[in-house]
Amino acid sequence: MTDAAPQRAWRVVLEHIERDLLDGRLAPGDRLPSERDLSADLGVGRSSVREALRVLEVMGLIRTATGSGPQAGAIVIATPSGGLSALMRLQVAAQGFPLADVMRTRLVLEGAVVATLAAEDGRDTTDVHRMLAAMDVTDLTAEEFLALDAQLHLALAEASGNAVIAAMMAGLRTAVESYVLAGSREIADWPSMASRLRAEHHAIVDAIDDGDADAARQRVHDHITGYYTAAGLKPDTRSKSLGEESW
Amino acid sequence: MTDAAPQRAWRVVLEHIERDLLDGRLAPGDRLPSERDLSADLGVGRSSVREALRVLEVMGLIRTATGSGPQAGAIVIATPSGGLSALMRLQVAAQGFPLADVMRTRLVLEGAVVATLAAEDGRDTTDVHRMLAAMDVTDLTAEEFLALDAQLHLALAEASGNAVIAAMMAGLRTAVESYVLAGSREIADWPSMASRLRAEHHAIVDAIDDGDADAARQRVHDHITGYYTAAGLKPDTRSKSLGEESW
DNA sequence: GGCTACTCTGTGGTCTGACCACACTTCGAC
DNA sequence: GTCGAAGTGTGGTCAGACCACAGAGTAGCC
Repeated sequence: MTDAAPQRAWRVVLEHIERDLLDGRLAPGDRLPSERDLSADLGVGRSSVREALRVLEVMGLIRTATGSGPQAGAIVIATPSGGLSALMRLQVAAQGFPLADVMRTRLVLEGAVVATLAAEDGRDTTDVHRMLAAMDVTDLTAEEFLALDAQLHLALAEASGNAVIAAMMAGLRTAVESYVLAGSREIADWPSMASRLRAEHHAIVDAIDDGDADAARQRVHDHITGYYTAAGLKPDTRSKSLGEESW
Repeated sequence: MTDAAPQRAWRVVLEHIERDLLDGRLAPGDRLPSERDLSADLGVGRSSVREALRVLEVMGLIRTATGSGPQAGAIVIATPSGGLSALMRLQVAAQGFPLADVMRTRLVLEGAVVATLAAEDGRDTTDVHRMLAAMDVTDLTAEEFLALDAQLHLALAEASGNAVIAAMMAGLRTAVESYVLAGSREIADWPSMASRLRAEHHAIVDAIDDGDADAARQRVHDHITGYYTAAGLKPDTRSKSLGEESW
């Protein structure tokens, strides 16, 4: 029943922590025992403990900080977007995820998001409208505009109230970030593209506010495919730049 | 431009490997340099290299093996499902992902999958039909049945040809595996439930084969919500069992 | 008495060196 | 030529040693 775990000392640590989470001994905001204590308690080396904690950190489950006091040490945070983003970006880089599949998945998820928002009343869309207003500023560079665009789409996902979809959307977006940016440089007349995207955003949000789920879904679909087509993004597109940070 | 990365020696390793992947210096099937070589080349300790490799391993990007020869060492594999499963399961355990959101996401993705399959001809659904036949065996335990059920739904996702969605489906499924299993024990008349699920599966696949996307989407939606309702799965449901393996 | 500055303690972050088990490679004995 | 033993390089793990950091405690000064 204990499920033989002969090798992989770090897995012992990982499974121990997972069990603590499932049994409620650990919850968001709690501090994990110190690395040295875990090492002693589980009978493994401290380096093995660190390998497990590193995995949890990258996956967005814990945050580590040096020093002393209540904010130091490893603290459970359960912030999925960062880990999901890292995983997606790496899988795209390693060709485990074709770029085209990432885009298609984005279409599916985003369509569901706006349809949900349109169909259900009472969703808080203040962030969405705030981003929308921020993008109405005219003299934005492509980078600035796309950064706001990412925030807008993420705000939509978060407004839908589904943490899983919101995290996935963030991850998908991060995974293709460098490609989207590279694609923007292929667009000759950026100002007109920006104004077109602006208009489409407003149309999407209007459909949501009107409660027209089908229109919202259709418009977001056209919006995304339209940009990808204009940016010349093909599945085999490559880029050298990195998303950086976020890790 | 090099993006100051003063601290976090393991991030240096991670970013170095990501860059190698993006630039094509590393591709699936390739072997990474040995830990000792990486350590020396990047000027970090071997333990830091190991932390980075551990992350990549859990995320399904590399596979490590001891010994010598072409199969030993760290090899790029880019198998996303394992890492995504681990991440989802941990996030659910840490309450980063409400169970209800996982289920809703599954509805969205699976609906898109069957709709795609129905709309497009030429998809290879032999695996789907094989699983369907395997489940027609009558005297299956709930565990056996649900294991096949998971494979069937995964086969559907894979048949749709979208690696991202397939991996997400696998991850979502793994995340709620223990809860689904626990829910099955709440069902008094399992045999009748099994036969109902069987019939629904056949109906879904029939709709796909008939090219009726709307019917397929509706049926898969009812199928999933039906089971969840019958199993009494609520967002706050808790369980102590683990999915084990699969890491 | 109250405030400042110093020391102390515990934390994660990192590196080094040392083993072990393993799988292949090589080379010698037969 | 064949077979087996020693050699080599790999990941897996542990132990110990520092460092930087942040807070707690304490001594000293005003």
